[in-house]
Amino acid sequence: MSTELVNVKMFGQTGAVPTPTRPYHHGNLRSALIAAAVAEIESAGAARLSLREIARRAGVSHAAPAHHFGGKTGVFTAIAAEGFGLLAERTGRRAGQPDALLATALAYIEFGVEHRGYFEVMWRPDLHDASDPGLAAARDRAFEIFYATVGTGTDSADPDALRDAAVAAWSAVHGFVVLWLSGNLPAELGRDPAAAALSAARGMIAVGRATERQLSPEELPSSE
Amino acid sequence: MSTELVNVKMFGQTGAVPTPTRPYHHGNLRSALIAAAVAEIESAGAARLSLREIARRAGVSHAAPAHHFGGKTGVFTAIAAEGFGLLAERTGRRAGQPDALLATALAYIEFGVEHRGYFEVMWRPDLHDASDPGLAAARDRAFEIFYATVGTGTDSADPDALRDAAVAAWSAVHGFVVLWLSGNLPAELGRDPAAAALSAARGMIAVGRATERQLSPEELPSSE
DNA sequence: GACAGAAACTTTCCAGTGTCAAGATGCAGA
DNA sequence: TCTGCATCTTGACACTGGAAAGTTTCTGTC
Repeated sequence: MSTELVNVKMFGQTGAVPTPTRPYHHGNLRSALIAAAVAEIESAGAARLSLREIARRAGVSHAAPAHHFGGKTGVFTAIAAEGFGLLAERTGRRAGQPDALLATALAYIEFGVEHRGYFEVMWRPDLHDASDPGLAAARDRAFEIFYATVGTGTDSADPDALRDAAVAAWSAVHGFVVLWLSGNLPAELGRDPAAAALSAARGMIAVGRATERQLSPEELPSSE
Repeated sequence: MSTELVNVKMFGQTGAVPTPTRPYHHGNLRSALIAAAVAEIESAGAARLSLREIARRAGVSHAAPAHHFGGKTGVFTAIAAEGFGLLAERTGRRAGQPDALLATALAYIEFGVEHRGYFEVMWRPDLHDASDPGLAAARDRAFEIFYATVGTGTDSADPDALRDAAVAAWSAVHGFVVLWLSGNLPAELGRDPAAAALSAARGMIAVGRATERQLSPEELPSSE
């Protein structure tokens, strides 16, 4: 990461040129480019990411990123796949615990807030290629983990109820992260996302009860 | 909207040129440009929106949008402000009803799904200018309406509990819309967002109960 | 060590983009 | 009719993503 790089101005464009201190082959350019892209997204937003800028940061020519990832979409796809891997690893840790549902929900929120550079890209199919096999595999794995955790957390009888609970829980944590990242949650919640999420969890109890009251009898879950 | 327009190829760029059938002054170019931009976002995503393209759609020169909105950010800001106005109007209708919480939640989801061109921009402060007074006013008004509805729906005792419930409910509906729009919800939920949202509402009851079980006693809401 | 092929990276070019400054046009009020 | 001003166009600039073709280095095989 700290190889000496030299940026040289030539022919009106800034480009990186191999020098005695910096070899022609970067070594691990792929991961360096991803790291640069994630950092760029975190500081300036996904909309302002530029292949040429991350190439500059990595000290290579402007066409190097395209060569490694096939294009801008490829960069986003790689970021999304890596992000789902990180998310799965992080949420999977809490699988066995008795309070697995809550712990997983908090892990999801912490991941989204701490790694917004990944998180923002993961849910934007207009940026990445959702049909990419590697990405699809990582995404499915992350979802399976979440799904299973909700299954043990809510004692849902039939598969439909389990699915509904999973969608509800997922929507709640996902929405919290998106609103938090976009700065739309009330300021009184404070700066600590974990504490704020705990408050929201308390609120979720009231919301569940209100939902139960407002759903008409035939719309209520049949099991009870 | 249906004024005759003529696109002419000149000097290598396509531009619109006033003709006998199309006056120099468009009339309501501002709203025509917003409409074109929203349509473009819905079909190609916010990332691919181009000022020159919406100018082409509206039949004006490529610099006309920048003149009206100050720049690309200005277009997004205008869309976001209009979007919050539409959302407030739509959720505000259900204010008095006994099942206001559920009705408002469904209205929120329907708005997001039907008007994704607005919705996607509203929560992306990297695209628009969040400090714009008009946008801030529209956003605050929409949030107030939602906040008040949750207050009557959940019989929350103290202001903190009300705020927590509001954040929880908002997170849930918002997350549902985002996941729905990004195509990440399980296919078994079907095509109809309203029906799927009702399923998720059923799931929310189970999630509320599970949260109540998993929160430690001192973390539980004190009121009961 | 010499060679060949593949992989990594650069160079050069192109069409397209957002933004800016300057100009042209038409409207609204005096 | 004249004047000021908002509306819109023209032309230029620096920047972008992508494609094609070239150069450099690595890796394996003899």
